[in-house]
Amino acid sequence: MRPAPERRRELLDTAAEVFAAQGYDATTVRRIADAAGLLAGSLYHHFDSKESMLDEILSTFLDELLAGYDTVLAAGLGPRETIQALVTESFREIDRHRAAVAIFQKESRHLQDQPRFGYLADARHRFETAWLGTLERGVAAGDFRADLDVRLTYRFVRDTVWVAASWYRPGGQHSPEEIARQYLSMVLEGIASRTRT
Amino acid sequence: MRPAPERRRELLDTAAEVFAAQGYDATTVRRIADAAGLLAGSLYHHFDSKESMLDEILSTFLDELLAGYDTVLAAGLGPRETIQALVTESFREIDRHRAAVAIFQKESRHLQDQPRFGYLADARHRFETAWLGTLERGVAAGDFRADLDVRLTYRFVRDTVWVAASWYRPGGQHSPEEIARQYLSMVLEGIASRTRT
Amino acid sequence: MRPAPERRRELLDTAAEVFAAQGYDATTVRRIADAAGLLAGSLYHHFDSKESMLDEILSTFLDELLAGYDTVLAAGLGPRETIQALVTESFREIDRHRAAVAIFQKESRHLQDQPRFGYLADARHRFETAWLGTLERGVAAGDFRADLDVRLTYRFVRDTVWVAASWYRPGGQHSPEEIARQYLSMVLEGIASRTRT
Amino acid sequence: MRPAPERRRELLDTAAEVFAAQGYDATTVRRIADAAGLLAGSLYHHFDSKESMLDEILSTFLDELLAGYDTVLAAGLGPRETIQALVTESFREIDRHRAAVAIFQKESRHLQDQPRFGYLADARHRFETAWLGTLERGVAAGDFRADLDVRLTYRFVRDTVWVAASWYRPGGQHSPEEIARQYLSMVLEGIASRTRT
DNA sequence: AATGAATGAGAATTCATTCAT
DNA sequence: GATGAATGAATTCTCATTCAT
Repeated sequence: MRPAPERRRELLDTAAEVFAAQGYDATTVRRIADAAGLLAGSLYHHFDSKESMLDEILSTFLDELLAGYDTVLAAGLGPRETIQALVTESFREIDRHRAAVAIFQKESRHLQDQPRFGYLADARHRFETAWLGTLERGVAAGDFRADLDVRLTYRFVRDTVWVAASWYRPGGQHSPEEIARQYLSMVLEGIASRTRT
Repeated sequence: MRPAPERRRELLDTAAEVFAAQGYDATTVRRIADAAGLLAGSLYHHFDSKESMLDEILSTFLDELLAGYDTVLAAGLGPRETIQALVTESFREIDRHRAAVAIFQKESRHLQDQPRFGYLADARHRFETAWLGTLERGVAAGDFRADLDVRLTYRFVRDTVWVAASWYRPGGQHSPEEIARQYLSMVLEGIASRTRT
Repeated sequence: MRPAPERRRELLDTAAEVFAAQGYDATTVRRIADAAGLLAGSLYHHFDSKESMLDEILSTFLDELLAGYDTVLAAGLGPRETIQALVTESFREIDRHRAAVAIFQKESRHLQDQPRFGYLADARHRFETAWLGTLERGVAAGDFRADLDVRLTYRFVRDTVWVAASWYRPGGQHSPEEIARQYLSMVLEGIASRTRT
Repeated sequence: MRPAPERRRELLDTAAEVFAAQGYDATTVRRIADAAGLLAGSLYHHFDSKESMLDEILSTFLDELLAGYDTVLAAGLGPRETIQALVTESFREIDRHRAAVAIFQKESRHLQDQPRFGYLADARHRFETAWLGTLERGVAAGDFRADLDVRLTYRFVRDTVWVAASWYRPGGQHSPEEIARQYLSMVLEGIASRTRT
């Protein structure tokens, strides 16, 4: 079950799109097969099960994302620059794995209870370490406001980034970097005009 | 099928919790019935179908929410105060209809294609009008920064508010008003410390 | 379970109409209750079960019909007059028990295998004795053509009479006696014009 | 859902037999599947629904029957010969589609209200046109008795033909042509012996 | 007598999956 | 690699029936 890896990738991309659009449970194997141009039974030449497709989609994406976060964290930047880099990296991942991010966002909560998808909870912990740690470091260093509820801020930031996968369209008018810049400007400086303060 | 409205409400609340936790499609009628303490078939004494439960959950919530928004918009406040009121109202709704909000967040995208759930798309439009309009008014009035991409900002603000339903627990340590205040402080003033700027 | 016999009769008439229109299996108890203006559960104050309603409808009708046939047969008429009397009596029964006849026609074939409805098969035998015997007597007496396949003729006559229940409307433009006359004229003399022969 | 048309036909024949014997509503999909030697769910590989099986059984039969009638009517025969040909054609159809005819007879009345089965009412109209028209033509031409109630006669003739499907067994002792001959002799000339008249 | 909530058995249907070809 | 027929378990839903009020 390891032949022609491009075909696998193609099929997984198709499956990811359908999962993202309809939801994993609402997606039938037949629907994926239709979208991919073969019959439902034929998908089983490539994958063990519908669940293993989901598994491969999510784990491939998370591996890449966490590697990206590790690189950022290893760079030894200051808190503000780290946040900027994490946000930018996140929007880049959304750009490359939009469907996978959308699936992760929608399904990971209830999937992570199954042993097979235990790595989703692990990934969430690593996110938390990365973001929350940086925010705390920034407050300590005076980069971020001392009166922040760091945990609450972390949740707001984390969610807004991921939920963007539900409306982001690769190849649209905004590049991931531009979106990251806009978002960072809002989160870091606020939307209120300074002249008023 | 109109008597004992408290029983209906009870059952709908149970159903909403399960839908929010598992996802609509992944939820079996039997699971709802188990949680409510009756047999699956007995639910059909109260509701036509699983779908009509979902429908009633979502439409009840949206009716109330949109009424709340209308009240805010009719108050004739300035842009900044309107945003504050919308955010606060939203967190209050999350406090009262957490499950419904979570379901709306997760399922409305693919539901709104079905004629029965067309009102979900309508509601989204009315949200957009409310938020986007206020942001534009605020930029014009100099309340908000002129260099914002208003459309992008609208999405970020909207998503961050609603996505809070996925972690918020009514009766937890933060009241809705407190969360709204934190959130507004982040969005309006930014998280960066002013001394640095 | 014997109170107010008029109410019983009313309810049975309603049930018979619905059974005749929709078919016994396709008729729900709720449908009968709706038509009778009470709730499904309330029917069980009057009847043990849906099946016992059917039973009472059919057996009441058959008792009356067979009594009528017995009277005709006991009158000692000649074969031709007996056939005329049986046909007239049959159309009179259709006039009075249209729904029951229609149900009998549609459902008796598969009901008669159940012990409870064994009397349906008995009734069929008594019909056969009455009609077939009279036809045979008539052939022997020279009243009916000698070249008839009596068994085939019996079937044709029997079915045409009963199936009339599916289009007959009591109170319509033809009285049962008139229909009987027309039918007998066709069966006895034929539709071909005599001048041509 | 178009391959192996023989399998489809086989399954439809089985279904038709069961529908005819038990009635459509009283027939479970499982019963058909048992009779056909597969599992209930597997029928859905071939057909959308129980209803679509019924639909296909009835429409196939009616298409063939109406084509047969059209051929007869197009032949330009006299009224008496047309009636003879229609009756003979009908008994041939009963011979070939006994189950379908029995189902049509039992179920069409209440099915024709559903849009999907609207063609049943159409077919009934075309029957009426064919039979009633010929009878009227025959009365006008002096072939049939002038004192007939043509409409009533039409009903008797029509019903007697179709109801034969409830007792006819293909391959029994009477060929369809023989039954037609007996039936025509009864209807055209009557069963009364001429000597008596 | 009637209501309305509930039961429980079974109905049609769906769907992931298997497998001979 | 692909097909298409079949499986079997589960799912939504229906409905006759019961029963406390």
